[in-house]
Amino acid sequence: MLSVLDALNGQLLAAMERAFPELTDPDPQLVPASKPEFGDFQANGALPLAKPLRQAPRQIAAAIVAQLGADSGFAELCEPPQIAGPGFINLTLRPDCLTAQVAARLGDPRLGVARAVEEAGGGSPAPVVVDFSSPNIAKEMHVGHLRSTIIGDCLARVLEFRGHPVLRLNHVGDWGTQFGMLITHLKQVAPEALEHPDAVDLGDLVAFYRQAKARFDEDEAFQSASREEVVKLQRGDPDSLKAWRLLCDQSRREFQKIYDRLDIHLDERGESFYNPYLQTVVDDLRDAGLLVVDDGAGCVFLEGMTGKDGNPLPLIVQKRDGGFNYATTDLAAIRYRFAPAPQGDGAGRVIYVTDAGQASHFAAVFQVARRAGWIPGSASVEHVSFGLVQGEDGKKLKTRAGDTVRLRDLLDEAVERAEADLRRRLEEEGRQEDDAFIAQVATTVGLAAVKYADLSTNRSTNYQFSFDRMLALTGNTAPYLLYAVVRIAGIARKGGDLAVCSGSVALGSGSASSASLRFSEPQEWALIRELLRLDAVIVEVETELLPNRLCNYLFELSQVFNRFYDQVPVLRAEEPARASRLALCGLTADTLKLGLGLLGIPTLERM
RNA sequence: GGGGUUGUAGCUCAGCCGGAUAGAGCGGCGGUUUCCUAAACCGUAGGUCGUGGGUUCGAGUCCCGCCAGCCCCGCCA
Repeated sequence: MLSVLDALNGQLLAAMERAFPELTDPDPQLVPASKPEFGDFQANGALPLAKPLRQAPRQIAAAIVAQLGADSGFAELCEPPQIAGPGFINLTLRPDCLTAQVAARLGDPRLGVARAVEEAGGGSPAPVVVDFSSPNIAKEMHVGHLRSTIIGDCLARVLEFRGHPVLRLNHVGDWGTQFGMLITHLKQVAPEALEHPDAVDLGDLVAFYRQAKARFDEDEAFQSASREEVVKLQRGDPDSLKAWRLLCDQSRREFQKIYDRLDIHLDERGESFYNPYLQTVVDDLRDAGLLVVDDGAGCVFLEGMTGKDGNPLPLIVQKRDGGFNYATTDLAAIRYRFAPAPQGDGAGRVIYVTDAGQASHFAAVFQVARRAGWIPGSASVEHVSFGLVQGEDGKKLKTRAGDTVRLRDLLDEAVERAEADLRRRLEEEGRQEDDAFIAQVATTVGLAAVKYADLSTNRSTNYQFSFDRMLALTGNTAPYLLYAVVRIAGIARKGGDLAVCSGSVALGSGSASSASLRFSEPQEWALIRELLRLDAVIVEVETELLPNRLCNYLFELSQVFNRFYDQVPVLRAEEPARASRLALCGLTADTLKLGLGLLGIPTLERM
């Protein structure tokens, strides 16, 4: 309904200018109404004018409303405005306006959501880079990667739906000191792992990594051997490279299993990709006069970030031993992503989905990149940070043994619990279903629950992980939303003709069906108003990068639909109410499917 | 010590550019089923928005101080 909002905003602005020509920059402050009884929208713009105009705010509101009355375009959209409280102008859309909006969405596969490119007026849009997931080679994916993977995928889906070319980049940890450690250790204890594929599995690799790390922390000789090994690798020594490739392949296969389960697509472009650019990054920083050698290390001192003694903090880009670190890699990456093709991605927006603990690191990297001139003025770079996944004790999530939780185990448990729940319910209801059905429902519900639980809280705060809560059939959970879709599918089955209420049907050019739609019940209007919010919500997620706004919307839509379902008969209604209500059901199902799809959650016909 | 972040109902969380009487779910209590899946719906109780100031027509929201939790702070990512 953004187009209606735009139109109203323009009309209000014009009315304010006519009522008070002396105002230089009036703002209607048109926003969605804070409560349903206030109508659809409220304009708060009269209130702040009280002082400059030296008039009572209600009087100002009345003058604006009087001017609106002279606008025939406004009268087509809205009922006569109401002035309320200290001077709010409340607007309620006319029923025929709402009906026309519904009709326009019935034949539209995008459900009224415009493409950002069309809004911008064409031209080939710059890609958006979404950097997410980013597990480390030779380590298991654990619960810490869950949020980045799920949030990043959702944001990528929303941006893609809005028509942006999106680069989903998996910045895997496939480079750096840890490989020096691991290769040095394996050469001594398991050289076959560096020669033959499949000589060790990921579990072994993880154990070897732990041993290597322990030796690195204690044994100085091992430490320097590891450092030498890193240098060899970074120089491109063939034996080192071969060993490294084997290790990466081994890990990559395991990661892919997780991504396949979650239906998440990523282009791998690990840290190693930027190896050829590291030296030039440092050289260019030196040429730009930003590099300072301090205590043997190449540093850029940061503006506005000070340490213990009040001195500026450094960002170290070259270690004393001449090696590069993750800051160097991140700088090379940011430069490459913004650099015009073919030497770079030519991105207009780069989004990093990592935990909040890295906030100061990214602030530093962004600052240095900006000062080096690597971020175009028209482009934006954002750190989409998120909080910790905590256990129900409020501490960082761990297994009973105190280890970090492996992602595959976590997903397995969610599916197992969903299956146990389903079997219990089938038994209670005396329903007979085959194993294929049970497996499909349990998998969908279990994985949806994990994703939805993560996406539905505001990402900036820590969130408490609880299988019981996320799998609950009531409340703001995936099963509740999935059930709403199932209820509609049930109506379609009983009604026999899914086509009647499906948006995919040839209803002609939407406007043709507008005349046949008849709505009368308050629950119908409530559902319509909710359905029409979709485009605004998606644009908000695109801008704010907050998936929980979309979750919240889908939950509210489901609630409104369940009220409608409970109180308004559909199949038993007389025409034309029956067809109109079927159309609302179809639009609700399409909206839920689209929204859940953007969250990376598939829907079910029965559950 | 410096920086960041969080603090809202018993529990888990929303709260958009500062807008009307601070919202939801769970849990509690009380109801609703000849009817499209009751995995639902309706009603009800529950709040000093950590705390003290400030800014203004108006503050959960912005600014300052304090308290508490978590995270980061030179060669790991």
